[in-house]
Amino acid sequence: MNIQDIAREAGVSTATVSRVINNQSVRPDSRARVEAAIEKLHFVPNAFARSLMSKRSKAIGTLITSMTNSYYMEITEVIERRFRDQGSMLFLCSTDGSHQSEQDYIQDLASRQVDGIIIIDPSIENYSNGLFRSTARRLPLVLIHSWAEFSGLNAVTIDQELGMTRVMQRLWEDGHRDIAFVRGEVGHSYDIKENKWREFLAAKGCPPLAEHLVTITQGNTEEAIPLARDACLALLERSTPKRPSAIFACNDLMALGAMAAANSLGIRIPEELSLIGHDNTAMTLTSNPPLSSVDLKMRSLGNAAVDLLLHAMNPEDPEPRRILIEPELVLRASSGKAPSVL
Amino acid sequence: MNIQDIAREAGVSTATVSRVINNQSVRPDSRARVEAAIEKLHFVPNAFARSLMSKRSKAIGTLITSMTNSYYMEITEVIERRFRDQGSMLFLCSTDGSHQSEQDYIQDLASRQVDGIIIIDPSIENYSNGLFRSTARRLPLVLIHSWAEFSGLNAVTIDQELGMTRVMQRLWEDGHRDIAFVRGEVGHSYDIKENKWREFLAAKGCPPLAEHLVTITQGNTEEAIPLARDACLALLERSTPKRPSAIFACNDLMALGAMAAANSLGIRIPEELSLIGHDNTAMTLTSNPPLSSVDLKMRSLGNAAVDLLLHAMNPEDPEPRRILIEPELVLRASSGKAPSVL
DNA sequence: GGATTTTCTGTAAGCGCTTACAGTTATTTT
DNA sequence: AAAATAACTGTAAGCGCTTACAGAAAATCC
Repeated sequence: MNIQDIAREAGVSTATVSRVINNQSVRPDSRARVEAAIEKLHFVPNAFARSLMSKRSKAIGTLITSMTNSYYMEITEVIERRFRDQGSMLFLCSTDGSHQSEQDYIQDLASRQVDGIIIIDPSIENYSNGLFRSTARRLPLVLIHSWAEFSGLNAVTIDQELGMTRVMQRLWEDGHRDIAFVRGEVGHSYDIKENKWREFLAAKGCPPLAEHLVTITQGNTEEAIPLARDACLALLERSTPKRPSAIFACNDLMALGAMAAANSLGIRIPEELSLIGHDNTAMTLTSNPPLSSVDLKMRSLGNAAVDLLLHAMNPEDPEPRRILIEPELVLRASSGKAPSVL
Repeated sequence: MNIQDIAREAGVSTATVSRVINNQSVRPDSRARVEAAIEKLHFVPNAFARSLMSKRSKAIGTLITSMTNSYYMEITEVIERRFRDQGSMLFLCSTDGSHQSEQDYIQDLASRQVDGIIIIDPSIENYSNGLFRSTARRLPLVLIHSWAEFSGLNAVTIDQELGMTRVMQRLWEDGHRDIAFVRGEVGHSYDIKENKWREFLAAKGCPPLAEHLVTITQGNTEEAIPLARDACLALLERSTPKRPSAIFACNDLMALGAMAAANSLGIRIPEELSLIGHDNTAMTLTSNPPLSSVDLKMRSLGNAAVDLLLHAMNPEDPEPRRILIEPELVLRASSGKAPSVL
């Protein structure tokens, strides 16, 4: 069924039907007849044919590395809601952090003529090899990321270094010297944090012990909790060469894993061990004790990304912009002074 | 840029270019010239024009009520992955549980000619008013739901009554008589569970106290944790008429909220209070103590839904099928015998 | 009432691709 | 080498819609 069937049924031309569909000026009685025909035949206009002409698909794409990380989904939800209000729909693509599938998705989205793409946690490979830049030349693109060096693209940058610095400063001031670091295996944001961790301690003259670096295979999904728990059990059990007085984990999931490990070993938090997580998810409120964590301001981040994309969708070829988001350390009962200081 | 530009560049006709794109038989040297031209001009075929002819969009739609419920996203992730392997993309639509926006999304997806729709937790309104049925007549539709009465549509049904019965049986056998029930405000699956809770206790001759029904405004998002905590603080603090010896919460988020409340009041779990959640998320493993919970088998659920949709996408007009998923009660340290029995 | 302006409407040419069909070229066959 | 067969290629007609253009109808003006 198509516009012609409606035209025949209503006794008008296809052009008139099209005008009714697009709310253009049409004589009231023809409009009524057309609407009746549409109603009667349950006609739904074919979006492809429309987009073929209009060049606008009213669809945007969002790439994320995992759908089960609620922290990414918070951003995604903001994006979806804002675009729905504009009548646009969201293609959601989960890359698992593979830059190959990131590339495939971008290509596919381009062929589907999306009006824009937002990439959450993009791969550094595709930044270096110029894929993002060449994509941005053909369609509006916004990156949500946390790289230091960066140029020429629309981006919402989370200043993760700053967040990490705030964590380390706090721990240091509280007398902690042996600070363990828990991370997932792959991910640039893990690298950033790990570097800052090393740098900070090295600058203070106590470079971290190799044993205090804990890497688990899957940091992004809920699987991270048990994985981190087991890894931290190992870390805390062998107190050689020295048990850390604080653990920082790159997200709350892993931090909760660490907390579970400490709990099951009877290590008191925060008296014997301080714990700080990252992302400030709702779990931080309900763990026992509540977890200190770095808040990345996901909502404002999503909104900033949408603003940027809408801006980039303006025809007059706007300059790429960069918005910086400053994380904040939220202190709760899981962290405090080091035992040596008490 | 289009297929004609490529044809001109390669010195062939548009038909030949099309054949190259679609991997049909073409003389090797023409194929090479076309591929070179595509490469050189960075040509990406327009998916709209293709779909206009082929009638297949290689896109499917998934409606969910919230993106920040990791339990829905687990299903969604399975769906996305399976369809990606088929070269299809996912439109993800968040309805907030409003049947109006559910309706709007379905209409929009239909106009975008999606190859199929999966609805997670569909609204009962649109079931009753026949929207789902009339939609299913036009395109493949699968519902993931938990309704008892049901007919004529492809569906993966979670037998929530069964899960709830298992919870109640267990608690009853352990000597619990005063069992509180924590739910979110709107949602059919909440209603099902609440009914079963009432029925079960009434059948045993101890109908539940009105005070033991706790309803919080937002049960699906992470906000549920603090909300449930505050509500349960109120519940547990006033021990009039009688403090419950067990709390069941409709999902793990709310159960964790309840646990936080008990912890902060110094009520020991499970000695003084048994706690059972729902969904068996990874959080159950790391709460202190680990949380008993009902496992809904999300992965198998997602896979079943995809199987059904693929089945429905077969042209030979297949009969609608229904797959029943049986939840399982996973017991952990948060629940045990009632104090009166000890 | 006729001329002028305004508002509608229909015709037909695309949008970028696929594909039936017929025509061309290459490969076998005898 | 000519005939028969197979493999490829080009032409052109759509897919379902939008829209420029011109013609028709209605409204306004003098």
